[in-house]
Amino acid sequence: MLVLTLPDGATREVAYGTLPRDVVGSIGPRLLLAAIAVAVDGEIQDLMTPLRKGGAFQVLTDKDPRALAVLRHSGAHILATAVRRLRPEAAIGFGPAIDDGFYYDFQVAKPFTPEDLEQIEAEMRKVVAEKYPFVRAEVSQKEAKQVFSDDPLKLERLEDFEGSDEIISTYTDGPFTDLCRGPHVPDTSYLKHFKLLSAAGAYWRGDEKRQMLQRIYATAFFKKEELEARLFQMEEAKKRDHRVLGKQLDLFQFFPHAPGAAFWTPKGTQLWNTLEAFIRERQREDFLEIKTPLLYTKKLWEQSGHWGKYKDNMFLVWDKEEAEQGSSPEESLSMSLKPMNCPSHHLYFHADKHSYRELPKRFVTFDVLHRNEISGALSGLTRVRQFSQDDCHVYLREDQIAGEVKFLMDFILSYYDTFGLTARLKFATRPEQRIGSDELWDRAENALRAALESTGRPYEMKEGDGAFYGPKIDFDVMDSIGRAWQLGTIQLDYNAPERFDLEYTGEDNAAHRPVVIHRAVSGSFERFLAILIEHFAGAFPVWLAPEQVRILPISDDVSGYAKEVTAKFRAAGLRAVCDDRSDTLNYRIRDGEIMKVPYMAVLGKREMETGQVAIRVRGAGKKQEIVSVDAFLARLFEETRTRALTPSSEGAAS
RNA sequence: GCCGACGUAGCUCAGAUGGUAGAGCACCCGAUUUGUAAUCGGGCGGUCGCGAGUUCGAUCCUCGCCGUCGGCUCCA
Repeated sequence: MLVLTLPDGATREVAYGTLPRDVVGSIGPRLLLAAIAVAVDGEIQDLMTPLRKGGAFQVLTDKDPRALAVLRHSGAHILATAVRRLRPEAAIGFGPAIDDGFYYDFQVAKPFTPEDLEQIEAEMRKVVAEKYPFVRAEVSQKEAKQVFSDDPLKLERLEDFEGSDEIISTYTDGPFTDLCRGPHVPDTSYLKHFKLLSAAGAYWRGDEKRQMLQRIYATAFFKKEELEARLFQMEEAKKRDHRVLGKQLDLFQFFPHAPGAAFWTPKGTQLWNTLEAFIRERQREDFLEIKTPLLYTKKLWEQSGHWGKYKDNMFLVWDKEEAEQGSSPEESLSMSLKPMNCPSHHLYFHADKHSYRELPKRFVTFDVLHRNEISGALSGLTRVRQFSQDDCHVYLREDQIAGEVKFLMDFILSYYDTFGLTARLKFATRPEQRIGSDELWDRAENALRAALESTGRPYEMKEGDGAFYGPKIDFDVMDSIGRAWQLGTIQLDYNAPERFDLEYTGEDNAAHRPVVIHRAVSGSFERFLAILIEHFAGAFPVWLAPEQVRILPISDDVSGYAKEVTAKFRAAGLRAVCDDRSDTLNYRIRDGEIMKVPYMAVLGKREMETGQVAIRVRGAGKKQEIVSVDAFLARLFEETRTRALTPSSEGAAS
């Protein structure tokens, strides 16, 4: 007998193997109608899987977020059911629920077209209407092989069970049977609000050496409004897309002549420079900025380990002299554009004798870096081949690690704070591909973790996700589309000091190895700007806005005055533009709103006489403020100086 | 890199079973001098991504290339 404890504290004894639906039904028939699945000691199972252990028994209805994953997983089966009806020859891969929906992978002769998706979606609605129960069966390995004898992908999956005592189960909804551990909703009619979203290729088992399957992505919800909200949100996200806004606001462009490398327009360059000036200012006190070469001989990369581990991602450069000395074409590619700044910094640190008193020593560099990303990975400003980092390397004594990590964390978090961004911390440990001994890794991981814990901030673990030279703390920031971007990073490195023979002279007058910390705040300027564009929906706070104020004379009579006012703002260091085009005021205001200029100042005869301006705040409509020119100037100046998050980007998103 | 979709004027997009293309906006000119999200009229503007093939004829069909976009385990 199994003992189940209900949420109200009551207990029930049921026989081993009882179906949850019988238990739920005995609690109440209405509850059975609302039940999607149950949780036993927090473990989700469906209503048709026999109970094998007792514990806290909870019924999940559509209000429970855990039930949504069950619905979506069933959605994947319904998708496969429909595809199998339309294309009986399709072999079926995996079809899990994912964070915001579900997908299913198929092996088909012809990839799916958008029209196919419509047809499949219509077929799914039929399957839903036919209301097939999900029937669970538990089978032996041999029986399973029988059932899936014509499906090579499932047979391969079955091999994983060889020698395992895991229960093999199948689920059948009408004509379709899938190898599946569940859980599932009771029948296909539960899938009411769903939409197929896209089709794309996906390697079988994520392995690029294996065949490519065709994946269909979809999403589903219990409530119609939730599905509609999701689709609306996807539309809104498109409008905020930095690639769309970058064009609309004239910030940057790409040319086929330089894939993965952006051209920054005058406005975009202004934005970039503002950001760079900001971080320079922040780093003025405690950091030393240096500029280093972009191109190096392979000797440096051999020393750093990049030549062995990272060569595929580097842009190699042909050396004429090497070729003339008879080296092969391959060997003559003996130089490389730098993909990272670290080796340059180490080289420079190594060049001088350092006292323990100088440490920690922090070098920062904003140079251009190149990484040869595969063409399919390129995407807007977020995945590029040429970019710049606010890259810092700290050289310090081992006893300074805790203090330095705290210093850097505070620095990074307060930086994000300026933009109204919040970050989550992740601690990443040694990856499979790495350099350095296990002892060194033990020391590095322990030291970094201790430093992280001493700050008392919450963090998540990312096992095996460290850099090839050391463990790291990553700072993930969420953007408006809900994507988490890894921006900042603090990486501990015991290997580089060895490879570059770095030393400092200790109090004891003997040579010691320093430790290196790699630190980036923005990740890359390109990607950070992309995130800022999406975060603010292009409606930048006044301190960041390429154009801070647009001054609009109502008629030619006052354009002279408007120009004077503009000059005054510019003399104060503000980015002001006078729009005295002969178009109507309405036209010019519309243009300013579309370009998301934070403030417009309208000048007419009244204002000229009183030395005032009529301010229009971005997104606030015709609600205007009449203030003196000097007061307005002081306000803009102050908002810029304090890097205020004003004016709000509310209402400027569309 | 791989799978798929896409590439028409500066931008957003129409278009023809293969007979060399259109709109709006932007831009230029003229009129209008405007009080808070598009004044009116006129004009300029395209080797229909690039290259080859099929054809009397290709922007449309075929092949190759370039680029952009969606994706390429959140494991039955």
